[in-house]
Amino acid sequence: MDKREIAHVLRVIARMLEIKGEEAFKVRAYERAAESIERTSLQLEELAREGRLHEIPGIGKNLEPKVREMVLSGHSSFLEKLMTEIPKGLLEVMQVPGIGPKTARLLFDTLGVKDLEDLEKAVLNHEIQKIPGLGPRREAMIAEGLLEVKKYSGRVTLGLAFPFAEHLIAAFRDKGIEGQVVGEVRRCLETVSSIDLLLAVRGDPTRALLRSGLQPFASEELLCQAWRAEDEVFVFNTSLGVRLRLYAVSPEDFGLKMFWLSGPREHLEWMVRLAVRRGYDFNPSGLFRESRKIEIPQEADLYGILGLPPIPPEVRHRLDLCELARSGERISLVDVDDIKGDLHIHTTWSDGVAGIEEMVRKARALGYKYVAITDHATRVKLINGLDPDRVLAQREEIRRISSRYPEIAVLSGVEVDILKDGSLCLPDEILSRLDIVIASIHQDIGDLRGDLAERLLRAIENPNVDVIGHPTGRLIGRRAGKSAGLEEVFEAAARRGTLMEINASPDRIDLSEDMALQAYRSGVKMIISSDAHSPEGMEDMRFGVLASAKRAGLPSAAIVNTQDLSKWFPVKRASS
DNA sequence: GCCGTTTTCGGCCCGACTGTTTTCAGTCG
Repeated sequence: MDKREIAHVLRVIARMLEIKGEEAFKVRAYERAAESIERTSLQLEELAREGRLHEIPGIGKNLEPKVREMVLSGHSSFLEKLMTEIPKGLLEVMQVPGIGPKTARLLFDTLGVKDLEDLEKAVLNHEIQKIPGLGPRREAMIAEGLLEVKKYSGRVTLGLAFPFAEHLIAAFRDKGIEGQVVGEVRRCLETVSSIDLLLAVRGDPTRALLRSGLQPFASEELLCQAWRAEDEVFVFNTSLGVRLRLYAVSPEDFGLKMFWLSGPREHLEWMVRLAVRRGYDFNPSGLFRESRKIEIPQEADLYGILGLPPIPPEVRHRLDLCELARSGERISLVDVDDIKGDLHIHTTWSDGVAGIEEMVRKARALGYKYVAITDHATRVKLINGLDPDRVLAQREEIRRISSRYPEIAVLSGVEVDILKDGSLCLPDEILSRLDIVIASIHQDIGDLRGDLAERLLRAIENPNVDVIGHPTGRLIGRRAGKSAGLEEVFEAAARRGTLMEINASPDRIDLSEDMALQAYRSGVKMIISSDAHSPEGMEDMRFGVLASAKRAGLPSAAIVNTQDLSKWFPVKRASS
């Protein structure tokens, strides 16, 4: 297991311990260990072999052997033991808003609810409101939340799947096997139901995998179990909870297979129709001209033969764009390399884990020309939000640090909460002295009676507000977010020049692809930002670019932080 | 379960809100 998988497993264990009723600090310890492992730059395998894993903060004498087992053997017997006590499906049940560990346990003990399916039955039979301590309101809340959670059941976010796939491809390359990510991950869907990889292999794929020596592909027995002859693919269960599918093909047909495995279906059918019109016979076994098969080692070759530029996988579902490409029009799409700065990050001044300087260094390492420090100003006590005094103190600190990094502009900003009545939780006098103000809703999102659009409109009317952060407030697989009334919000934002954020945090992707397209069509300018709470978190930027903006077909001109700072930034208050 | 010590125990990130109660547990951010 690599770092991210181990972190994921530790978090799963934390949830299970919570359901078991273990004390909160113990649960917290597992979560901290997960964060710590994700963040460390140390080599886990080396540490594990030398018995030095305790050098990672948060790994003590109890966690050390558990983590060592994961690093060296690729599984966790502790997790396996927990799963015999706590059904894994309860973790999905706990995703439903209003169901925490206690209620999940209660539902399990009283109604035998083990998974979402059981929960749905209980809701339909109105059994939940009969449980002492719960009632009709709770049942209604669960019924509503269940719909959203069910939609994403069996899927994981791109934030988990993408690095997992990349890591495996790199590992195969190290062993001399070339491969590519295909399927949903390649198209950068915000959540995926499987991780699909294609390997270029001569001869017997089983032999090639065995020769690679990679875990868990080096066991003949496991490979035999994993082989699905009808689809010619190895299928493995991953620690992430979705299937890993390994396809293998000879190098001559690599491009062909890559195309067919990347999808989506509507694009494949569109290409077949085009090929037929151009006098070819095209099906998954090959592209044929007068019964002669044409070799397609690279996927781009296929597009070239059919007279097309290569169509990026992220927009293959957009047949309107495919048609434009066919007519010879150049399609310009925003991409990860276009991003010149991150305008939404957190530090230890609020709930981030790294200081200002560490975050600035990371921004510089990413090649950014500017970065904005935007810690929370909030009434949520758990988050150490900035009050007016600390806002100003931080601004001084940022100036001091900034002077040491002349190659990158460091902006002083804030992410200020939009309160229930649409007012902001910092006075205008303070906001007006900052370089950038992001206004976001964090509280009372679940409140059906609160009108989210009203609150956003009021925030947009405030001249100090530059950006609306994660506008719909959705959390993927948990909370749908509010899109009612957003047309009006977009119109107001376009009129006033207020920017809308595409929040790239993989649990949010907010604005989503559809919403970003709608915003673009309303004439709204957007920023894409990581909302990072750690240096590593800044790498999430790509998920916002790929899963939302690029899939929406947006050009880089629609995204303000693809431009130089001087081009758009009003420098309205820098001197105050 | 980790950590640091005024060093082997006690602290670790808190408080509002809600639906259920009739005084509070559970969830959320």
